[in-house]
Amino acid sequence: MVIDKEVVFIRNTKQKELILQVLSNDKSHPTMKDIYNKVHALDKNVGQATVYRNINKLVDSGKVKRLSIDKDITRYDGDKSNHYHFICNSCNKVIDIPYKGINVPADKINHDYNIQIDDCEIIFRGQCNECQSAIKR
Amino acid sequence: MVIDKEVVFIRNTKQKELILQVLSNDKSHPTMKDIYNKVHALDKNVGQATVYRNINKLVDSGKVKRLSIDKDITRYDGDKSNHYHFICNSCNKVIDIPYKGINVPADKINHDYNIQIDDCEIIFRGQCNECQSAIKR
DNA sequence: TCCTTATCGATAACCATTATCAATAATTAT
DNA sequence: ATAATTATTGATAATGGTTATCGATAAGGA
Repeated sequence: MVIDKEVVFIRNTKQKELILQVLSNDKSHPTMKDIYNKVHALDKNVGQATVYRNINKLVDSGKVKRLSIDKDITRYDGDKSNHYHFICNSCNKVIDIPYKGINVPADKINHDYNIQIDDCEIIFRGQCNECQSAIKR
Repeated sequence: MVIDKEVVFIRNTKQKELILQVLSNDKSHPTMKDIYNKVHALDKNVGQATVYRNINKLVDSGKVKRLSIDKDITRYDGDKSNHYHFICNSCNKVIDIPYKGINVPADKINHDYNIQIDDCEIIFRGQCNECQSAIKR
C-alpha cells in the first residue's frame, strides 16, 4: 500500500514525445529492443535507459500497455483499441483478438470482491493455424 | 514452428515428485523462491536449478500454471480449479476470481481466427479494497 | 535570464533464469 | 540381478533484461 506518494512535476521532453510517437498505434507488439531501434534511428542521442524509463511512464499513465504474453520477453502495445491477445505456444506468433463477444462482468466482480478493476488483460494460448497443420501432418 | 521434436524418455524422479507435491493445490501463488524454500526444507540436497527445470516441465505438461500477473516476478499456481486473477496495482496483492460468470467464447474465437485455444488467462488489475480506502482518504 | 530539479546518457549493478558439465540414478536390455 | 544407456541432478558460470547510480543537461517557472 503506497501512502506517501510525493508530488513530482512531470516535464515534457523530446525523448518522451518521440517514444510515444513511435509506439502510437503500433500493432506489432514490439519489444523494448524493437522500440529502442526505431527511436534510435530517429535520434542517435537517445539512450536505452531513457527508452526504458519513458516506456514505464507511458505504461503507468495508461498511454501504452505492457503485455505479459511471453514469459521470455516483455512486449508493448500502443494500439488503444479494445482487444485481447492470442499467442501460439509453438511459434510465439501473437494475434489480436478484438473485444467484441467477450463478456467480462467487471462491475459485478468489483461488487462481489470489493475491488476496483481498472484494466483487464486476456491471454489466449494454444496453436496457430500453421502450427496446428504442422502437428497434424 | 517446431518440426523435429525428438522423442525423449521422461523419467520419474524423487525431486520432480517432491516439487509437484509442494505445488499441488497451493493457492498462495508462490514464486520460484517460495517453492525452492519449501522443497529445500524437505530435502536439503535439491538445488535450485532442479526446481527451475521441473517447474518448467510441470508448466509444459499443464500440471501447474505460470502466472504472468506481475512484471517483476514470476508466480506459479498449483490450484487446478478454474479461476482468474486480480492484482492490486498498489500493493501487488493477488486475489483469485473464480471462473463462474465470465463467458469466454473460445469455440467461436477458434473458428473465427482459425486457431486452437488451449488455455485462457485473465488478469484483472486495479485497486484492492484496502488501497482504495487509502487513496480516498 | 536565472534557478530549481526532473530528466538524460552512459554505464555499473542487480537478479531471475538458463547453459554447462561431471556425477548420479532411472529405466531398458542382457 | 547385473550391466548398459542416458535423462536428470547439483553446482556454478554465463546470459540478458531491467534498474540504480551519477554527473551533465535542459524543461519550466520565477
